[in-house]
Amino acid sequence: MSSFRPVDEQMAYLRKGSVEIIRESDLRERLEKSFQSGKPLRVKVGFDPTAPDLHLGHTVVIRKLKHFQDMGHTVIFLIGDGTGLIGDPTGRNVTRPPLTREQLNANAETYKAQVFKILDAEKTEVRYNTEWLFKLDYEAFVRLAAKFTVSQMLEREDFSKRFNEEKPISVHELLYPMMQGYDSVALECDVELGGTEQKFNLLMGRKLQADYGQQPQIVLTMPLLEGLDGERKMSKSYDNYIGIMEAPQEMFGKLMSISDNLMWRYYELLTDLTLPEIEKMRGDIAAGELHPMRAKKDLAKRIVADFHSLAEADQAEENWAKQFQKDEVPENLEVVEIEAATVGTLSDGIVNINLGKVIANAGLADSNSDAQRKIKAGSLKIDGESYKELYLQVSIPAERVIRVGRKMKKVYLR
RNA sequence: GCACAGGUGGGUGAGCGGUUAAAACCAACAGACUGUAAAUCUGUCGGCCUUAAGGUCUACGGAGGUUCGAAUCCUCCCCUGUGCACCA
Repeated sequence: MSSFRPVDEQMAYLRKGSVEIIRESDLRERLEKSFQSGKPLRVKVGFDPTAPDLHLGHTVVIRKLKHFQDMGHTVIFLIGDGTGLIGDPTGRNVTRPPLTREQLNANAETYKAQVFKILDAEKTEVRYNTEWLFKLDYEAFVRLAAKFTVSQMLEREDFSKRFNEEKPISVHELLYPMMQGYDSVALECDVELGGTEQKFNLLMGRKLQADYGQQPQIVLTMPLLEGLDGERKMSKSYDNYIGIMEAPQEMFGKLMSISDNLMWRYYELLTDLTLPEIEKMRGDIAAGELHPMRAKKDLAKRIVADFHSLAEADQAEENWAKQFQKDEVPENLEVVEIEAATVGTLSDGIVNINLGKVIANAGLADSNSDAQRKIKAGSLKIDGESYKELYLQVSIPAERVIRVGRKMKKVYLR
């Protein structure tokens, strides 16, 4: 008697949102087998701990991993601390700067906390690939490397591109796909998930498993999530991301700033709504029965609630509306204390303050020069009033709500 | 190791003795318009000082040098790419 859901049901659930499954028939076959034997599949996703934070883009794949977990399979969250030493060259046109062990370890720790916002910690196998990579001795390593040819590696577009453009490719970068493939061997994976850009690396796992006498893993790729700009993939280096550790308020604000087109993509990849449900919303908007902003607010709320709580999501929505729709002061506005003497000249309790300095000090602009430019451009509002002068006289202590563009803070002058 | 070609601002990439804080494009930021959308239009886009005319410092791989003056010329060094290497 199997505890698994019927195979057709599993297939439909797992297929949702995926770009490619290699091969779909094999996946079905293995699900059948596991259904009959009661033995769960081993499903892996790997991340290099090359940055301290995960963002929404990463969660697309992690959510899919969650789906497998929901279906009762064994999911493995692999922290690529060994491969992180190399840095995945995928999609890069340059070699990545190497990270120190300390950085990798620190990042790995933060990853665990973050993925368990999505995955069930109890049921997740967390592994580090240094566990087996560091055990490879020289001979094993050389024999492993002997299984690949340079031209096989150059089939990867980013490598061949760099090669053709006469840009550097370090030898250790060629090792990356190989080591990732070896991970699958070490873990005896049935399935490996990854973004579409990972296809080559995922396929290496298949090849290597076959070489080691294992049944090649099924490869399932997920689309790359577009970033806030709606153009390029979400990535820290493009500064178009939403980190999953971000505060509810920030998350909500960023989500509201995406384009309507992108909103549908996010609905598809970042929520559990079914495709028909999403289609219905689109229809309602087209028919004028639903305001696009309402749909976007709901999206933002769902996502914020996933990483925080429903209450915090509601609070975020309310604050957002206050700040941007009603032009009111939101709750819990950050207060910055500034010593009056550092931003102006003082006489008889009246300060002649240089607003540029105030803004820069409060972190609302990058530098004094930047602040002055912004004031000149007319982006400064003091207590809701537009103000274009650089100087302002106030008696201290004073408290004002300063807004520059979309950023807002309360400044306390003493 | 030798020869040749390169190393410019967040990115791509011009400049090749002064008018260059460095074209152009992209990104970014701000303003208008809006639904804080998107698109579009406009402006800004090294730091510091200056109640804003201007001043000053730092910057074109690194260190020196030539020159009144260098991203631009010279020397050395570092880094990248290409070719040469077997068949003597």
